[in-house]
Amino acid sequence: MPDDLPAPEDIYSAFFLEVGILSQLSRAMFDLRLPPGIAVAQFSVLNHLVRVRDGGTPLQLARAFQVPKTSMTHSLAVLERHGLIRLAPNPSDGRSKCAFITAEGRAFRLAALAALAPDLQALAARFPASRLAGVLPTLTELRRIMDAMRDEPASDQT
Amino acid sequence: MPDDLPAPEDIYSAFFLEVGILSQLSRAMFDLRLPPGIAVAQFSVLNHLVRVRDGGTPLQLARAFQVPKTSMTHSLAVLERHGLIRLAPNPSDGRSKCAFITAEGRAFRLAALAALAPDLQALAARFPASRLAGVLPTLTELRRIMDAMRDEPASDQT
DNA sequence: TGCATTTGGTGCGATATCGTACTAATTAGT
DNA sequence: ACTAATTAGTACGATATCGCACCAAATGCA
Repeated sequence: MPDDLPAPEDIYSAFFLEVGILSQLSRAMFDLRLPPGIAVAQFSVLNHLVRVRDGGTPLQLARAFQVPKTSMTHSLAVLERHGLIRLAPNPSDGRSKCAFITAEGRAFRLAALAALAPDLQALAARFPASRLAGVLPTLTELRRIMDAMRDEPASDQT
Repeated sequence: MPDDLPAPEDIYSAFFLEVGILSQLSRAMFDLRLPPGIAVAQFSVLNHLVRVRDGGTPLQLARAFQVPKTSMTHSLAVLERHGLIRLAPNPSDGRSKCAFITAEGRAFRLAALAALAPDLQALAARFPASRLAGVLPTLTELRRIMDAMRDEPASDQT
């Protein structure tokens, strides 16, 4: 008899494919509303500074978004160049810095959120957010597990 | 009384944040196993040619992955340079081309899948694929809706 | 204290992504 | 058939991503 149970690998492949495309689509949607010169990555950092924590170090931010620290250096440089954040020396570690959002940064974030809202509302009208709320815990849990696996010593046992 | 029901925008924001990070993490995981010179985007195209359809045009592929056609041009050029696909003129349209996977491409894909399998299995051991299977239809449906919204005439009504 | 190791951040180079503008081929309208 | 509008693909330039190598500061260790 044919096995019609998909292998775990196939489910994961399909899942990551959907996640990749959704990431692509949301990025494209956001990009369209953000002023040129500011990418989604940069906006996300700004958002993080307001919603999660202001004054964090570049490395903390890189870990929060799971990007290499060089990528975060670049994003922070762009934000600072636009006056949306301020980089101060870290009083407790001479090598490090702290990123603070500026008043301009806060205003920029609010304007960007306002520009984004109609898209999100249009989306919510077609696909209720409550259905997303149902899958969010699953995504978060998987993300945490993958986070943890990154730090493990690359176990190569099958 | 305080409203402790999160606004739809907040749910969508949180959802897209998780999707973005998961995309990042899966990309990083895949990249680590793919030989240098081949990125996830390129492997995905190869996979599509085997699993969905061989001989498609660059534009069809770009639409399948929701990336701009210039990005697909680049990916196809990389694959062709490595001999993993062959680009033939489209017999039914002189402007167009058809992308066919080569024997080398098929072998490459199998080898890459084999290299990836241990990671996916390690993941499945910590987070059963069946739980992902539960959220997959939701993701797919949202993706289809966002696909459709892209083609609409940018309705600006709130 | 003195030296080795680790850690935070950045410069640099290679590649990826993507918007604009362009060419060539097809299709539509007459 | 002829011309206008559309469409497939690409060249090019700007920016983003990220690995590697490096420096400086901090930490560990004797």
